[in-house]
Amino acid sequence: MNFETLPGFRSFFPENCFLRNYIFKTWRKSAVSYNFQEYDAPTLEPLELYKEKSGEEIVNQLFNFVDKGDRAVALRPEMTPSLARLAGAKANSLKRPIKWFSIGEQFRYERPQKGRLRSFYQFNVDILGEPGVGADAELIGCLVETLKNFGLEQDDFKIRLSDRQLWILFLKHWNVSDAHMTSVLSIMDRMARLKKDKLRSQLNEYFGDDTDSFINSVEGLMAINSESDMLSFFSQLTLSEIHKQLVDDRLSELASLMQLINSMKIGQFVTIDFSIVRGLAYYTGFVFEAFEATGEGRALAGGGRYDDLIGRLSSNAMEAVGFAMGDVTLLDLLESKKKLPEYSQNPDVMILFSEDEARDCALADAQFLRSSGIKVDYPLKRVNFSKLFKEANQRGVPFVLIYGNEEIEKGLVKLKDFQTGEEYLIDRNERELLEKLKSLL
RNA sequence: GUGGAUGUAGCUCAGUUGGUUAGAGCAUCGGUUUGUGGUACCGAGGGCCGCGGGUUCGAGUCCCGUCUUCCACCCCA
Repeated sequence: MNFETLPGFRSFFPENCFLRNYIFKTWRKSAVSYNFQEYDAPTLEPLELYKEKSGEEIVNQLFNFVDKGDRAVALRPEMTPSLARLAGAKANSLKRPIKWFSIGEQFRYERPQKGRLRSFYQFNVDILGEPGVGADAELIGCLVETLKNFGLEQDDFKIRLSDRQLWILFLKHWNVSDAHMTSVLSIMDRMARLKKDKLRSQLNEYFGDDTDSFINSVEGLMAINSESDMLSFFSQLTLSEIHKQLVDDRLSELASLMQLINSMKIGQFVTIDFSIVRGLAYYTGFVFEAFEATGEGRALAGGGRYDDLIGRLSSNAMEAVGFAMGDVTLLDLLESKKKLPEYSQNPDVMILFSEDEARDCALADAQFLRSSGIKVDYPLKRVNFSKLFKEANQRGVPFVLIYGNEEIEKGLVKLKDFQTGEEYLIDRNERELLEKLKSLL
């Protein structure tokens, strides 16, 4: 029999595991530097948890089955519902704001494609229980910091910032009813990807003869990239007094958010861009996505404010804002930008010894060096010296320790630096050996 | 779920109008007389030619199906 990895799943050979660990380490470091606390939740959850949030259709895209106790269960496709349950359960006793993050494997039953697999890892960062824009700014800051920690710079990525509430007010100006709001927003989210005639026919249902002028107006909105243009755009709209007030409130919220972002010195990474809508119905405020700077490829990360969701999934309502970043798109980007660290399976020191007494000395010293945190390796079977020299050289091992009969008789050990070719004779004494090595490594 | 392309050694690929035992480079392992360097030379292992059927005296090669991977839709929490 010949078994293959299931479609959309990955096997992690050591070099892949190394990269995965690098990504996890960098994610964790970034979140911890903002004092987010790490949590985790079960990989397998009740199917209902996801139906509740996303409706019946979601089941098509889940790994779900009935377990031996007749429970309908699903491998988690995302973290947010679990987070809502965890936080909701303890909401009254947790100190606000709640700053949590997690790193975990997620599963989606979809056709695999580049940048999109059936199993992937996701970094989720959320702030719960804080309604103010300070939380939104903190998350955008953490997102920028995370990408920077991967060695990405201003030329490499951009955060596009938009606002669902302004979008809704803009659509109200076009007399979109509350009942149609979600559907129209979802078309707006896909607008850049849709062909013009398809877009027009989809919008025609809602705008009729006004479709073309609506599209025109939307294109104007999506082209805006500064606060001042935003102000003049919305001042031209005809809105009721109440809606006008709401627009003003929202614009000043946006101004406060941008001010915080500038104070954090990350303004150069963030642009206002209303082509970001986010397909999900549950977003209630500012939304943002991180993209490769030229806009190519899938979003690296996405997030926003979802103040109503936790109340729907638990008995305690709580404001929330968060973002998620997947490992697949990130790996593709880091690889194309040559920002991935190099994998090496070399030890710091390779030990070479002859038989008997020399071997006893060598193994004893090896154990000591290992317990001191030095990566030590030696051949498990007898090999001749010239072979090992050759191998150490080919692999790029930086140091070789030689325990030959010549050295042992004199109570010495020879250390060879492969970079310089220099050799040192050292007294066979654990501490001296360690110090010499540490000074060279 | 729909449409298109793809598949030969661990990797990158050859393989003639269908014709003996399917090849190369890289990688791996061993050796070039047992204590010193990336080169060089010699050698070895490694293939259900994605899988299953069909046509044929004969299929890696032609036909059908299926799966994988990739691309475009769909979707994107």
